[in-house]
Amino acid sequence: MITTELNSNQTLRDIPLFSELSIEQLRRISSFSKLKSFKKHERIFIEDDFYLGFYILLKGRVKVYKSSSPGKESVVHLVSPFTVFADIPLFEGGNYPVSAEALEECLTLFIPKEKILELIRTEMEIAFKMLAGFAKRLKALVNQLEDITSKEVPNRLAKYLIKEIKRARTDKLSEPFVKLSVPKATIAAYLGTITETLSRTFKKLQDEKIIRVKGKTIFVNDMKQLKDLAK
Amino acid sequence: MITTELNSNQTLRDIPLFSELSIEQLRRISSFSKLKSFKKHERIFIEDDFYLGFYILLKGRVKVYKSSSPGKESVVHLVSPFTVFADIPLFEGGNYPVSAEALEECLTLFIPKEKILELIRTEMEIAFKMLAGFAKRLKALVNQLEDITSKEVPNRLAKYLIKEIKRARTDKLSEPFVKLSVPKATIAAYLGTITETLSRTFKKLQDEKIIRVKGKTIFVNDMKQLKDLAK
DNA sequence: TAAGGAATCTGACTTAAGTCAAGGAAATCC
DNA sequence: GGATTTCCTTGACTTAAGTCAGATTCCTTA
Repeated sequence: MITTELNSNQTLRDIPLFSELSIEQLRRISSFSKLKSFKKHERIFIEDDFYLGFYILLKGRVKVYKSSSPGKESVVHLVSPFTVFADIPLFEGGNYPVSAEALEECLTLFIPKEKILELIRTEMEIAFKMLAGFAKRLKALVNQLEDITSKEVPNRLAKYLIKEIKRARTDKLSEPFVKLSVPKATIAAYLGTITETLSRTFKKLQDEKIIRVKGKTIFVNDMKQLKDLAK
Repeated sequence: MITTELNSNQTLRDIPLFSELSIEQLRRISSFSKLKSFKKHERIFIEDDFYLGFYILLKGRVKVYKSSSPGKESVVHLVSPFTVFADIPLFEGGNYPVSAEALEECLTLFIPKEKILELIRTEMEIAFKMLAGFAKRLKALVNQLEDITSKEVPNRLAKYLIKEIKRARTDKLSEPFVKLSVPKATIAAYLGTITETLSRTFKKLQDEKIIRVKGKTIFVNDMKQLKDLAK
């Protein structure tokens, strides 16, 4: 892991959490934040580590997970750029409740606990933004929970693919596609299943002519059917 | 549903969310809050209803759920007294994302959206309390998600029973017990399974001499084994 | 207290998805 | 650029838990 000073305020402006702040406030945040970059597979923090602060992902992909029995892990969150992670203990106290690992070369902004709490006290706007962020994630988690308990693997995979295709912004093309930026084992753990089952489900959807799988790239042949599966 | 005026500030002090406030602030909250009581099986709100505000449960038990296919519902939250529910849309916008139903005779405090938002703007302490509340629930949901994906029904049931026994404060007795305050069908939906499977699991734990089931009351014969199952 | 309905249980059966074991394809590293 | 590790796929098998149908038991409410 490499730590560097932050020198541009422009990046901070792109982060929804900070988008409403004045130049002066952004300077203040810059002054106590640190850029940290992580190599592929590098661990950012591990469950039960002493809590020092939270992160904002600037580049790359991060998996946030809990490891139950050794070898088995459930992926709680697949973090994309400009998203905050590990902010829960900020208000709850305690150590990191989950682990996080860089899935590829990653750049993050680290925000130390005490400094940001101080800032939040004076800056109502940030508190509201964080409340909104928490609310959004609570909603997402409730949905994920509902999906896992009430839907089967093909349905969950369909939903995941649609989300990824939206992110890739190819959803308006005649043949939408995504290059999966996450290993299939991780997708499986995120969908509450295992690699073998995921592999078979990809094949099933392909046999049904809904998608076409070419290595890590998935092409959608029949968006209507995929959407039906997802809902 | 019956609505009445709130006249005592004492109740408000018992609610963790408001515990730090001054008499003056509590008066203000009283002035715009309404006591609402609900009969058994009465619906408090339904998914997609226009969002008016949130509730604090004062007495009884409430289930918060999502209904996917008709008849099938996944229970997201089993609310106990002095807990806030339906506060997510306060900061996220949109309608109620879930439904809520009184499982027995219930008394709630209803807090209208606009008024409380106003108050939060002036009262930093409430914002922090809400952040802490959200953080706690996020943690709980992450745990629930992990349990459902990585553990089997007997393990989940064991965990649920231990939690309920703690709430009943009989956990220090030589034979801890709980009277289930929630129908078994609801417990099943909360644990991500169905009544038949739950029934068989109760029987299995009984055959293994871990618990003894007498109608709605569960006695624990072997707390050690139950705890082992739960972790 | 009898009757009706809801909640719960039980049995027989089916099925989605997990386990185990092995082979193949990619990516990564000297 | 070939070797080694990591990732992904496939097949045969097992199993936890779901489905369906029917039987009990437990509550109400008249």
